[in-house]
Amino acid sequence: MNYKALAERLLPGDYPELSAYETQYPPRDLPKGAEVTRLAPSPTGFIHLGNLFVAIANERIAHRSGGIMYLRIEDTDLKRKVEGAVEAVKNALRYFDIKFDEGAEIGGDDTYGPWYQRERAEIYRAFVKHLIGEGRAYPCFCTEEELTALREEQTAKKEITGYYGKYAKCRNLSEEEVYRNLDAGKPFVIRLKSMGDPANKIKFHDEIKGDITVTENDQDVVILKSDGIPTYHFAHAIDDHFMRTTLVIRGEEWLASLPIHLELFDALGFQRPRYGHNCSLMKQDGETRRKLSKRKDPELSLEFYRKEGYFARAVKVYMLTLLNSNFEEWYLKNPDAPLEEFKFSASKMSKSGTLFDLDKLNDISKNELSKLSAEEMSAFLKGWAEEYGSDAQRGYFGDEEKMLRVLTLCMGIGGKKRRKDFMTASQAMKFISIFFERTPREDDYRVDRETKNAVIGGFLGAYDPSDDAQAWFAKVKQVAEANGFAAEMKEYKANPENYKGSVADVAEILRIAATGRANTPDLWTIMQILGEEETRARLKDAAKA
RNA sequence: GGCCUUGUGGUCAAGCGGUUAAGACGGCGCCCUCUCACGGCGCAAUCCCGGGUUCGAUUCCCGGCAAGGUCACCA
Repeated sequence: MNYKALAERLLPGDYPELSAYETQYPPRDLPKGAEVTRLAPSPTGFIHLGNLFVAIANERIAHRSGGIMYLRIEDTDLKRKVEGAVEAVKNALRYFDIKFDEGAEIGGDDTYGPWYQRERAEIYRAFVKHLIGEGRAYPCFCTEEELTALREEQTAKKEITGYYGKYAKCRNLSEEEVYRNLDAGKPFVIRLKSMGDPANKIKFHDEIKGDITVTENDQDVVILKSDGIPTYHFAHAIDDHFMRTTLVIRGEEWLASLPIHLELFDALGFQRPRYGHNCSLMKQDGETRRKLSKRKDPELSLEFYRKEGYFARAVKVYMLTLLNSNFEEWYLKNPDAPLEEFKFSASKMSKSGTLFDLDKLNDISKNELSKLSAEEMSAFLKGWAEEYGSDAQRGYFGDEEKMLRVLTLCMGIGGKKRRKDFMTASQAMKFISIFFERTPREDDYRVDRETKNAVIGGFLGAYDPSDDAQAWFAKVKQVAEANGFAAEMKEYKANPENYKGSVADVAEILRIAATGRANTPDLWTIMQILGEEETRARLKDAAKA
């Protein structure tokens, strides 16, 4: 078989010398130890929490080491392409503060582009042609039907499925047969002629999983599809070589195809990058757990978190605690240090699948939000309301001074301890709604109507908005006493049978009357913010009902 | 089914031949307190199973079992 002639027939025309590509994409001039990592999504337009998970790891590793992280778009499968997807990816990552140095529409150094695989067709073909010329790749004319039939046959015989060994029919086609097929205009793909043997085990060092054993590849995988575009495997080898990637952090679903990649790098004569296979984010699904799936778990799209109004930094902190087991401890000790100072490392990444824990995220969210100033919180809430809130909620921001007073109270700013009532923007907006709207009563009075009205009436009679907190509470105590409630908690606890209840119960009545809720931050401050007119109006309404 | 990976409380996990087996989230209880939130204190709960090796295994070895991933002209 004349391989050179075959290569020319299959991919006619002049291609640059392969060495020209080495010159065009020279090794990067980076300090020792600097890692070049990448995020290489396919443009499906759907950004998943899993994408963010792996993106943060790549970003941290690159930048911790003084290296580069770039964005490459894997658009070799046009069936999956969605308009505006790249923009969506970039927006989502920007929201979570993931910064790229170069890549698709990033605007950095363009030496190693193009960053869209479809625009790199020539390089791929040049190398495919080279492989064919060397007899390491060959055309395959099998149809989809034939391949399906083959798979069924193998399954029935309980043999390993795929195109390999004796089943690799087109691998052994004679020269005449090949040209006859070509002359007949049959469509073809190019397959790698694998030299591997699954009986051989390869020791491999994974940056995350440690030393692992993989089985040598013997599948004659497709490297160039019939449309002349490479498959992922081939594009990965070419791109990560010429973009000079040093470390590939990717999901562990890729581990199974690692042998293919190893053989490809060898066949191409490329030094391979190091790999780290990251565990997947799992979800409890009934009795078992499974990998988060974009199809089945729409609530785990990044959009879900933005709609709920999760604070971006909280999500990032949570991802970091899952990613590096020692992060949480470090963060506890350095609550105010920039996240960039944490010494992130691939080897600290978890080996096993992680169950996504919303409780934990919520806890982190409360903590992160409690660190904000009233101004920062206001800006965060406003940003959320503008995109996802109701007209009424947007209206809350009309009186900025009032908003800041509300937030100062609800966050406990100025007090000894910060409150942690806020978890997400949507929940916080509901929490503060009582200051801006007469919301429906959420909790019921626990006393009869007569007692309730007597308490409210008593308070209204004594109420003076110029009272300070102490004077105000003294009056609440008076109202309590006048209505048969204990003014002092200690007295009440000592002899509960002597009273209808305690001052706590009286405060609760007033609280529900003023806000509709049994539990709120400090009532005196709430009344101050509401103002005398509104406070009186609400209490009078409550007494009528 | 083949191959690969993983297996410490409900969850995330530290551990790396001898420990009362850290810590965080969640749960429960108590304290603080006009409610809530915060904070403080405390409680319950874990080494997948079976064989070895060893004076001694959560830790090392072997074998099971279980879970997850993957077996495309998708990435």
